[in-house]
This record gives sequence, C-alpha cells and structure tokens, in this order.
Amino acid sequence: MPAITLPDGSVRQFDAPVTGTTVAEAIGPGLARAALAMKVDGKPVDISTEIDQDAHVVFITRRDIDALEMIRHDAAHVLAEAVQELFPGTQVTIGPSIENGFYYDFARNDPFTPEDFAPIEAKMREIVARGARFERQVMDREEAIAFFQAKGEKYKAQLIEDLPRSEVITLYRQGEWIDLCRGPHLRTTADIGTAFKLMKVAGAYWRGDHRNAMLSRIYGTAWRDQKELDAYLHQLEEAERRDHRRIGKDMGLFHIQEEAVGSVFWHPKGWKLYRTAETYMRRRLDASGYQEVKTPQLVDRILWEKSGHWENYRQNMFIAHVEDEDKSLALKPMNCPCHVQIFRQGLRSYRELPLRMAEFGACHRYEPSGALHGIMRVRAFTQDDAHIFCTEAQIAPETVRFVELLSSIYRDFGFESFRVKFSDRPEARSGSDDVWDQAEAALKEACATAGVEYELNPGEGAFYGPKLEFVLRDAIGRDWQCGTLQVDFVLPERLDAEYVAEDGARHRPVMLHRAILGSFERFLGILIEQYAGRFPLWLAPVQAVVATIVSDADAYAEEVATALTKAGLTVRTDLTNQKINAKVREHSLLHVPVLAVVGRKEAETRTVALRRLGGSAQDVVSLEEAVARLAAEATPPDLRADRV
RNA sequence: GCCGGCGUAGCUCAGGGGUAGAGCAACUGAUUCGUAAUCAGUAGGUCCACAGUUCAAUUCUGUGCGCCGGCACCA
Repeated sequence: MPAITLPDGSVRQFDAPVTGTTVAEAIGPGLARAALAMKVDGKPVDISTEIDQDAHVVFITRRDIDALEMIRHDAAHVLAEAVQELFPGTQVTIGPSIENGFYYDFARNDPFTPEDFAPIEAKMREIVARGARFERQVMDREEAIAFFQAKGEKYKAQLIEDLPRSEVITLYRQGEWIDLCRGPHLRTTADIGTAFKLMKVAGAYWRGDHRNAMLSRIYGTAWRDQKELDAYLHQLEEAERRDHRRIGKDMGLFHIQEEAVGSVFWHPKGWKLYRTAETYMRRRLDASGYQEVKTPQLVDRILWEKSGHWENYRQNMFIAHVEDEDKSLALKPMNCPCHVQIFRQGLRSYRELPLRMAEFGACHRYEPSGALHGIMRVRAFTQDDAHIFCTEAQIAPETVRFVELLSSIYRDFGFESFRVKFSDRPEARSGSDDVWDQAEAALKEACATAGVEYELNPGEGAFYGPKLEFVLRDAIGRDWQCGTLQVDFVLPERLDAEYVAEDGARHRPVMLHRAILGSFERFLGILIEQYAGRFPLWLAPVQAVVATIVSDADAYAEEVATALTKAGLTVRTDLTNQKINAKVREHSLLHVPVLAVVGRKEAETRTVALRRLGGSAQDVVSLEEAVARLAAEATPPDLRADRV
C-alpha cells in the first residue's frame, strides 16, 4: 500500500504497487503528459518503474536539469541505433552523457569521418520521430553474455563479464534496437527532441587504456530545445575567438614554429606581459619569505639517477651528449634535485626551517606530440617553482600559508574560483608504501587544517609524492592544472638532505614542491583566454596609445607619451596620416585598453581625450590628471595603497 | 604516441590534372579628415617537403613533417 509523498509535502495513498505514470495521471493530465521520468527517494528512475512501498517522488519534466542528462544519454542510444542501421557490422561499446552532450564509442575497421555525420544525423531524427518506447528488461547474466556474443557484440559481452556478480543486468529496448544499459531513460525516443547535433569524431582507446584497441568515437551535443542548442553553438564560437593561439597571433604576443616544436618565441608585447607577471610573482614571493635561486639547465645523469628521474622519468627527458666526452647530461625536467644540491651545501640547522627556495626554473620535457597545445602544453617552459624544506610539523602550517598566497595571487589575476584535486600514489613510484601512507596522510591533514576541499584524483600523484592540483579552466572548458603542492619524503632521502635538529642529531627534512602559476606559459595562455586579450591596465603589454587627429598635434602627442612613459606606463604613439576612426578601430582590435586622443583642441588646452577599450565615452581631462589617473590604475594590485 | 581532419600571399580563405585568385594587411601617392575601416595605385606565392603515377601534379597516390580535434600522457 504505497504512500507517495510529493515535493509539496502532500501524500497520496495507493492500494497496490503503482508506476510513476499512474501516479502522474492521478495528479493530473498535464503532469502525466509532462513527466518524462521521476526520482524515487532521490534516485532517478524510469517513469514506468513500479513503486511498491512508501516513497518520496519527484517527477522530472523537460524543464528540469535532470532531464537534460537523460536527453543526452538517450541521444547516445539513438546515435548507436542509427550507426548500426547505416553501418551493419559496427560493434557498440559505451556511450555516456557528458557535459554539454554525449558520445558513443564504436568498434569498426574504418573509423568514422565528419562526412558520415549528415546521414547519421538524418537517421537519428528518423528514429526520434518513430517515438519508440524505451523498455527495460532484466536478463540473467549468462543469458545476457550469450545474447551479445550471438550478436557479435563482443565488447558488450565483455562489459557484462566484468560487472560485479551482484549487479542486476538490465537491457533497454527502443523499437528493434536493444542495448546493455543501467538506465534510466525517458519514455520514448521522441522525448529526446530535435535539439541535438553531432560535433566531432575522435579516436579513443577501449577502456581508456592505450594498450587496447582504438575505437571510433562520435561526439554530439544535445539540449532541451533549439534555443539552448543555438546558445551553446554560439558560445562555442565566442570561445574560439578567445583562443590564446588566435589572440597571441592577432596581438603579436608570441609564435611557435616547426624548428622549435613545443617552444615559445615570445615577441616584444608577449614578453612584456610575461615580465609583468614575473615581476609581480617575484614581489609576492619576496614578501612571503621565499629565497630566489637559479640552478643549472644541463645536469649530469648521475644526479638524475640518484633522484630517481632517470628511472622514472627518462622517456620525458632531453638527453645531451658532447662529442669528445663520454658523459650524458640531461636538460632538467624539474628543478627539485638542483634545489636539494643548494640545500646540501654546508650544514643546515632546524632554525633555518622552513626554508623556502624559489626559482623561475626553465624546464624541458619531451611531451608526446599529441599533447602539445599552443603555449599551454609545451616542451620548454618556466615554472614558478619552489621547494619548502621543513619538518613534518610544519607541513600543515606551510600548506595553509601556501593556499592563502595562491588564492590571493589568483584573485589578483582575476580568477575568483578554482578547483582542487588530490592525487594519490601512482603505479610507477619511488618510496615504500609506509612512506606513501605517511605522505598522503600528512597532505590530507594539511588540507583539513587549511580548509581546502578537494576531489580525489586516484593514482595521479608524482612519482615521489602525493599532490594537490589547483585547476583553472580555459575558454572552451578544458581544465588545466596550474598550481600544485606536493609532499615529498622520498627525494630528501634519495639525495641525502639533512639538518641538525634541536636534539643535536641529523634529521631528514620534508620537501614541499609547490608552484602557483604552474608554468608561465600555461598560466599566461589561460590568462589570455580569461580576458580574451582585453587585459586590465596593469597587465596590458601596451597600456595606452596616444593618437593624433591632425598632424599639428604631433609634438603635443609626443609630449603626452613622454609624460605617461615617465609615470611608468607602456605607451605608443600613432601619428599616422589616418582618420581618427581608423585609428580607434585599429587599436581597439589590438585590445589596447586606453586610447589618448589629441587634436588641436587638446594641444591648445593641454588636455587629452581618454577613450576606454570597449566604451565610446570620451573623458577629456588635463594632461596631469590623465597621467595621475592612468598611473594609479596601472599599479599592480599588490602595490595599491588600498590593499588590505 | 594512437585515431580522424587539415596544410594555397603576412592574415582569413576560395579554387582546381595544363604552374593560381579575393578581402584585409604591406608599400607608394593623394587626403589633415573629432572617436570602430578615406580614396587611388603597386608589389607580393618553389600552392608544407620528398617520392610515385602522368605528355603534364599545387591538384591524384604514398611517405615524412607540422597544425587542429579527441584519446593516451601531463605543469
């Protein structure tokens, strides 16, 4: 005799087990029409599910966010059906809903190409129009395996074989087509609607393992209505305009060329941006008790053997040989072993701890070609690296301190929020399990102390210790690790770092590896996308252009530029023989934040007309006022008087 | 590294078995014009590289390199 409690708190009694459909009908025909699925005690299920005991029920309609995920999941099923109708012999594997859409991985000798999209999409629309009911079916495990084997679907059969014994095997049928699926689903394929679109093809390894077969993946996007789909596609176009590779080219910030794959040629404006960020970081580190050092680029393999990099990281290292010498040197892929060498010079005392050693360290790593991406993933990059040598007791306070510094710096750069991931021990690692237990526990405790909330990222730690990853998102939604904090008990041991403690005996320090930006290259790439090239004044590589209206104002324009330069701004003049409209347009397209326009009037009255990027207002102020105002605004956030 | 796509002027792109075109940019000249494109003219290309097919290849085929989207790998 189930009693159904609805979201408004009302309760409906039924004499016998009922399906969601029946309950919805009992409430009203409108709801019966709109209810696509439901949540029973918080768990999403098919609307046709029978409820046989008291439960809280929430109906899911098209307007609910939960419907979106189901639309996407169902669209994946329809995609698979369409593909199998059009391309017999193609095997299905998995097809989940994902952020913004869905994908399906197919096993097939000839991978799909974008040319296949039109016919597949047409077939999908046909299947949606058919409106076949999604029917759930429970099947015995062995029977299900035999069923898929008989169809030649060996991937599906394997999926079932690998499911835990306790798992109930369910299949969903839509018309003639049937798939292994946990559910839940909408009522019919018609409920998916027509606001979907196939987006791209990609190779993907079966079960995400590169030793397995490569499958052909089709990505699609799906939404509740055409308006949402259009908005999403528009947003994608907008995001493309923010792409740091495009902006880097348009603004003349940097380039990369074939002869130095994965390395950045910084142009004057790009390097100005880089230096602004570097100078800022140096000030912040100086103020936070770090000591900056500089260590060698090329280091003998002997040191890398000691540190464990030779064993664990060699495939990512650039090795250098000299003609007449029987030596192998490696370009450093990380700075840590070098920093330990500095730590090891002389006898260290516990009084020096925590010792925070920072370096803007240029590192080289041989990254797989497919991983390279603009300046965000390169083979030569500069980390804002530091190693904190400390005692175990200092791990937690140093973590708190670090997270505060990182948050403050991210905020200054305009990133109000970021995600944190906790990566624990990887398969290939140095150090005993005991040491890893200790390191992971210490980092977790430090997080608790610092109030850091994180998601788990299993098996993704560095080979010498667990790490926290601070993740920022680029324009098109890809996540990038920037900051990191790693607890390391291994390297101090391997490289024999020690200090004399209060008790007069020698002890091992703990090493905290940490970076805030991660690498300047990646961080600046994200920064470019964050601002779409329209930087706040303190970051802009060219902060103002003084543009003339008539050539009579040339001398005055030079005077204005000089005054602004003296005040510390980076300024250019535009004395070209063009209309002011053209000048405004040109410098706006280059994202110059301030345009100082001078014509006859300004020259006579010693004023400038300030125009902000993106605005159309003109602010005519005296030269002194303009200099004072812009100088104040161009002050980096950490140097501002109102800094709390 | 793997799967797919792409590689034509500085940029964005069109074209196509008989050795190439547009717009913008550049350069020259005219124009001094008050807030997102003044007008006219000029110049600019081993059509990514190498090999093959062909009377003829930038176009077709193969290989390599690079780029783009994913996967795998990672700051």
